[in-house]
Amino acid sequence: MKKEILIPNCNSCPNSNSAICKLKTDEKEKIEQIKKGQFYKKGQQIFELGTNANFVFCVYNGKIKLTKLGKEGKEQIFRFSKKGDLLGYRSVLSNEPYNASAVVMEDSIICQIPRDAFFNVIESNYSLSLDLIQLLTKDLKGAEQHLIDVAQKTVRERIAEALITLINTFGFKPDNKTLNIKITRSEIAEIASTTTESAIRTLSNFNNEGLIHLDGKRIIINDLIQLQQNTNLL
Amino acid sequence: MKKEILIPNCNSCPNSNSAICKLKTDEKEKIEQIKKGQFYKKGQQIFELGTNANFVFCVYNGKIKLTKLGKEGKEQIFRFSKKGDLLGYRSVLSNEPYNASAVVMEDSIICQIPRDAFFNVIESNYSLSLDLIQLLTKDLKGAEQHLIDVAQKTVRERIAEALITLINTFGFKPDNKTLNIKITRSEIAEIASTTTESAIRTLSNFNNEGLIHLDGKRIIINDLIQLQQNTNLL
DNA sequence: CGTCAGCTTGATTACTTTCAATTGTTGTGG
DNA sequence: CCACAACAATTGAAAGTAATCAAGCTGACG
Repeated sequence: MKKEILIPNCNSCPNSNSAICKLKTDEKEKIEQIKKGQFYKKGQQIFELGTNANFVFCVYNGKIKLTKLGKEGKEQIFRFSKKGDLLGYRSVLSNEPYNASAVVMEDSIICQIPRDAFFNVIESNYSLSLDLIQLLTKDLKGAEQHLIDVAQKTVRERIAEALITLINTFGFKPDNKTLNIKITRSEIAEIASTTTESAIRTLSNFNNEGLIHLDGKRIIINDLIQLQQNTNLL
Repeated sequence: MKKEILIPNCNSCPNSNSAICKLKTDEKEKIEQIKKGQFYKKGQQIFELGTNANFVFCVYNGKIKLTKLGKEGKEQIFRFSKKGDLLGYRSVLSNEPYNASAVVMEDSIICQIPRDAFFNVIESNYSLSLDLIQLLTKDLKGAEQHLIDVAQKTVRERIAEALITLINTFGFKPDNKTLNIKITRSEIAEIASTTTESAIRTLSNFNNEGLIHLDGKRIIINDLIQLQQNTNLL
């Protein structure tokens, strides 16, 4: 209960990038009245693949991975969410169960918006539905590119690309070179669709070649340019 | 010019599945006034990746593949369109260049709807934008599933899956067992993200095992159940 | 009926996974 | 605070899968 008090009101939310943030004051007020903020600990699940999509989630802060199980229980990470992102809206919009599981990578605070309230706002707001369409097209484009990458690139290229994705999503720590996300080797493997061992070997190569520096779980990017060249962008 | 006369008016179009078809009569009339039908020969390109998205296309009839070039000019087929499908709406909606190339696999008749007219109808029609959102979410779901498939399945599983996709998309000829699409081995390889040789070898295995029967370009499905089991669905 | 594109097969090579064994790290309860 | 348990990272060796390379075949079409 006390945790919820930490969440600012939508109208004074410091995030500005989410589709919700762009709403008019009175529409935000509608959502404000009914939304609930919640604290999630690292490793906690926000929602699970296959369950009913009753809420849209708006990330106040934190880091989230979206995963799906493949064959033999092998996980695949296919997207991340962070501060200001909207989560689960796709399933809510299409009236289907959640299509993935969302798991918190670092402690997060996330607001839940009940599906009805969400629809309510869409119905009266043409520009929100356009915004959502934009989000969807962006995700779709990303997914298709990712598909081609996995299909045609080597493990080395995919690991380089996973690192670039992490940089683009979570950025650096204040030192401007340490990746600002705590992530395991096997999670990196799950982004690049390879095995943990191959991920380790490849990272180790990058390390030996001086492109990155590995210090336990900390990943320091020494040579972003070289790294990008290794992704073999089209 | 004469070709265009072949295209029925939107209000009497026999297709019923497209988002356009579901519009009200007067909205269809608006589109009818401005749309243009065109005939495309096998192999012809409807639009090309990277060019301006000025039209939404509505497939009156025919079969289309959506492709993207990967590294070293290797093509990847990532979706098909057929009778009644909408094409290119995603790029139009998000105001971006086409994100893929669309190529006609068998002679087709396709209507072009100028982008402004399309937006015009969306703006006045909340339910169309919801329909489009549904389409997008469906495509996105498909793309994500495809990603996991490519990432985690063997070539054999992927080829089986490609066949299933072809069946689901284009169905059978009247004999109820011959695949109703003319497709090359290398195109099948491009669906399954593998090489032509591997595709051939795998098809040949299925043939020897009696799951399918290859007769030149004709692909006859003998044992759909077995084939489905070979896809190793999750 | 010749040509060109598509199809097929075999042999070799390269890349990645798998398996196994070991070391390192972290969080927890006594 | 230590010790232990559980999890994470690392490395080497072997096995497997699929890509590549090379060559010959087949069939459709002008």
